[in-house]
Amino acid sequence: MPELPEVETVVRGLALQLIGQRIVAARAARPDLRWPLPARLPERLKGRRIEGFKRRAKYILMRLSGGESLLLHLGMSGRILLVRGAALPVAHEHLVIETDGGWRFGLVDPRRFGSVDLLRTAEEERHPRLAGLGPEPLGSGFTPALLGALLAKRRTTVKAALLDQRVVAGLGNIYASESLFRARISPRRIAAGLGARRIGRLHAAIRETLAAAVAAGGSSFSDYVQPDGELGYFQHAWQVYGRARCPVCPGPRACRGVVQIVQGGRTTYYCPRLQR
DNA sequence: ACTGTTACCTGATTGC
DNA sequence: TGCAATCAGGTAACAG
Repeated sequence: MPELPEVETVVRGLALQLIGQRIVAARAARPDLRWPLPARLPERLKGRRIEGFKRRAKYILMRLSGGESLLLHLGMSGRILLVRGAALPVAHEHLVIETDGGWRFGLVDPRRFGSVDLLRTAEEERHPRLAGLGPEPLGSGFTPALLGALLAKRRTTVKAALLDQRVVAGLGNIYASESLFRARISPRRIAAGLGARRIGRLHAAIRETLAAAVAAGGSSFSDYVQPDGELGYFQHAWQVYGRARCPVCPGPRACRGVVQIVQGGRTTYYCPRLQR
């Protein structure tokens, strides 16, 4: 269920604990998740030093010595467990990596919509999963002008456009709803029809929404690792997602509350009174 | 080329 | 209580 902020928090926690350590053991519990794992993955991981981490959209990149990177996607149900030393068996733990620093890294993903690949770090931009991704919404290249240009090409609703990773890399179903609420824009508007004022509000709202969630993730537990070893998950106070009452409108007399609609098979939450 | 739908999986929740 | 239907934070393959 991870979107950009959760993946970012995972990456920060991994970087804090694992950089500089060497992989002393690796195990794959099954040959595939969404796609086949790289051939002989455990053997190819063993002995490598972990040099760094990077996030791109909702992907995690673990930079390894030898010029390769492990590419991970958590899908809908993926989690990273990080525990000290030996650990009890965990259901759906498909990949385990142990380091000489005494950490045990586990990729847990019941639905197996996630993925694992190994790529040449120098060629990472050309990887099929990463080429074609849109701008990082928290990066300096993400400007109102760029967002406007990308949305101008889309005849879908703005909500559907925001879920397209070629438009904004890393937004998912929750943060798309949250960003539109913050921008006071109806999710039913056609993307290409947004004017400059709404584009400007949406751009600011996306950045503010994601930045606040990243900050909440980092501050919600020390060292980013929760007591149960889970990385990167945190309770965040959604404004509209999963809620019935609008947190801003004065009350039932003025506002009938948050409405749920289905767009492209995904549930959207919004306040019809505030979002136009 | 663009858009909307379907499929991939398991587990939690809802409704009868 | 039990069981079936529904839904879940993603995305790629497909059909039109």
